[in-house]
Amino acid sequence: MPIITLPDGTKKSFDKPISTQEIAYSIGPGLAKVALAGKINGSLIDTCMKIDYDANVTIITAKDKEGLEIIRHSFAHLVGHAVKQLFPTAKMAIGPVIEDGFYYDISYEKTFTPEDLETIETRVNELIIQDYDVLVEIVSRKKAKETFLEREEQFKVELVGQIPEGEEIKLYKHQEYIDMCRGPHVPNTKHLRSFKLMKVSGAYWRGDSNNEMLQRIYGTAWSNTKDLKSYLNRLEEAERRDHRKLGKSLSLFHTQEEAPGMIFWHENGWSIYQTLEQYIRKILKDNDYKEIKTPQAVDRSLWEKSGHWEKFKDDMFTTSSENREYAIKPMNCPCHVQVYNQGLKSYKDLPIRLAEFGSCHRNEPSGALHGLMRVRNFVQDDAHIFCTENQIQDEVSNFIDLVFEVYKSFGFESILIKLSTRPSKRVGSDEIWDKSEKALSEALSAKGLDWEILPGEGAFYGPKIEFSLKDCIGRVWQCGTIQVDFSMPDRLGATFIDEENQKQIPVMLHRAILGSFERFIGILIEHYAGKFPSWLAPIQVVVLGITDRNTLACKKAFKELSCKGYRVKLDIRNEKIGFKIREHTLNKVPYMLIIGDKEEQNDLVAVRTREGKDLGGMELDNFLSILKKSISLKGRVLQKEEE
RNA sequence: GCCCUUGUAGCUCAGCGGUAGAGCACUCCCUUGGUAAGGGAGAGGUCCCGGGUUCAAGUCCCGGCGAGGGCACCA
Repeated sequence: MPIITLPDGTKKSFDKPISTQEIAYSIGPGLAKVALAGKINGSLIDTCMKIDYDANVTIITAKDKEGLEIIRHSFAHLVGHAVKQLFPTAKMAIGPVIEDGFYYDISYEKTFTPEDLETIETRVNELIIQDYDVLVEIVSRKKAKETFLEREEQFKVELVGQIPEGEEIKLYKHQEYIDMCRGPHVPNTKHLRSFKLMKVSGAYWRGDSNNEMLQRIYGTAWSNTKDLKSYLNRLEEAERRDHRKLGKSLSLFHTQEEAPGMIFWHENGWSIYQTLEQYIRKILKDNDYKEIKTPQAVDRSLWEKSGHWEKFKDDMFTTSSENREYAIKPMNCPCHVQVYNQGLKSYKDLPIRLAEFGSCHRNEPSGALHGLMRVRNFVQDDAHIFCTENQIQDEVSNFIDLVFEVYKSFGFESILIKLSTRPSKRVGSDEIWDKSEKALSEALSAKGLDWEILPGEGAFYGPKIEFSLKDCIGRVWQCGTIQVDFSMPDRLGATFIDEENQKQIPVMLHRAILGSFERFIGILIEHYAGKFPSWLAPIQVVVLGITDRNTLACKKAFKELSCKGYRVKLDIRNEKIGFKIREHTLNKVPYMLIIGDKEEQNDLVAVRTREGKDLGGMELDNFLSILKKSISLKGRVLQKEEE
């Protein structure tokens, strides 16, 4: 007879097999009402499932993370229920839980319109208020298959066939609708109240572009209305941070039809770009990199040797002249090897670190383009380290430190680290891959960092560590990277002379800290919501006059700041001070210096921040020390200080 | 590349078969005003491009291009 141990250590013994529902009731009727599932010795089961053995049991409710996931999963089934009632010939594929919600992939002869989505949402609402019980049944593989064959759900039939032998198959009944799921699910639709269908889009069956494209209905779901509302608010807030919106309103850059995926940088955006580039240049110099510059278009033969032509021919822009074919460089590495190859290299010269702010073009699929984040022309803070095998570990380790040092300057808190291993399409022997992957994972381990392994996601020439950052709505973008490459130096004939006077092939490490300037600036815009720290702000200070009488004093202050190298603007327009303040606040200029008769008489400036804080009147020198300090902080603590 | 949505003034958007609209920005005039919008007047549009339907097309249909959201891709 089961003895149940609760999370607080209490033991309860029962004289017959017992369900989570009953255990919950024995603790209190209130708990029984909100129980969504049971966690039995660590695994989740439906509240109705009986157990007849001793176990540690936790009652899962909507307050638990698992509870919320169950709610989301059950909502996916509900969408299935509603869709099948409204569109009986629709074929249901898969309906998993994702961050903030769920989706369901469906095949249907007509495309779902936004109006259809509303109809489905209405039907879901009609269904949930019926407070019907969700029933679960464990069935045999045969029964599951028959059920779905009979219902002409070919995707489900295919899924049944893929469930490993011995695994339990559960069917969940939502009235007449039957779905298959690992579960658990909520016992009754009364637990399902706060959701919203968000959008419909296309998605390939099993994620393979050779397969049929299904229609994916996305929904968000929460355990209560308050959470739903705050999620929707968060989305609105995110929209305000969108780098494309801010890029336009702050006049940072634009794009236009004639150059899809390529950026027209405006004065303001270019100022940020330049500040970043100078910063990185300093970092590179301090870390013993040599900056070089290589050609934009290179003869096809080099790309054939490097292996790019074979693998990425269609993704490169090409051009020709006098019967020769050229590719606009998609990467800098083959050119860097050419620079390395000039002159004999000794083991004493290694490591050699060649850096380039290289402009690359890649003909990305049109559907992949996205603002500054995914473009066809971008500039990397690229470098290649030529070293011996023994030097790999140190170089990788030092690079990881460098990335963290740089990212700290921007105040990034969550940096996702991933290790991508050998893909199926690759060059180089398995021994080499073993060695490369080991070098990277050991460097990460030595730092005690958390990372995720992405099997098969490496570059064709070697494995890579990726440092990724998130945009305003949580999409993850790879920025920094370091990749080990044992192949390209060989293909392109790079060598060095070792201690025994033998020719050896160096290892090449491809690495970038920011990744591309375009993407990194996109991330920065969203990270700061356009309120760049003084270090990066295109305009750091505006000098505002109250009336025409103050023009000379304003010009004097402006000139002094400008001569000292600060990015200053002068606003002596015939407008009221409130009007000017509003405008520069909206333009997110960190500091406004206001000069009226009062200030002019005492040789002061009145300082106001874009946060609306009045720092009062002070001598220009005092303001300068505030400004200097603010700039020297880079992006480190500025946000916290200001908010 | 694939699916859906979408493209009107510099910007944000309304109009959805019957003579192109608003707010902000812009130009000019008045106003010299102390910490987030002072007042008035004016100018501004091949309604993305190309076909078609119609007496009549920003408006409906087809094709192209771009953008947005996904999927696939991402050296």
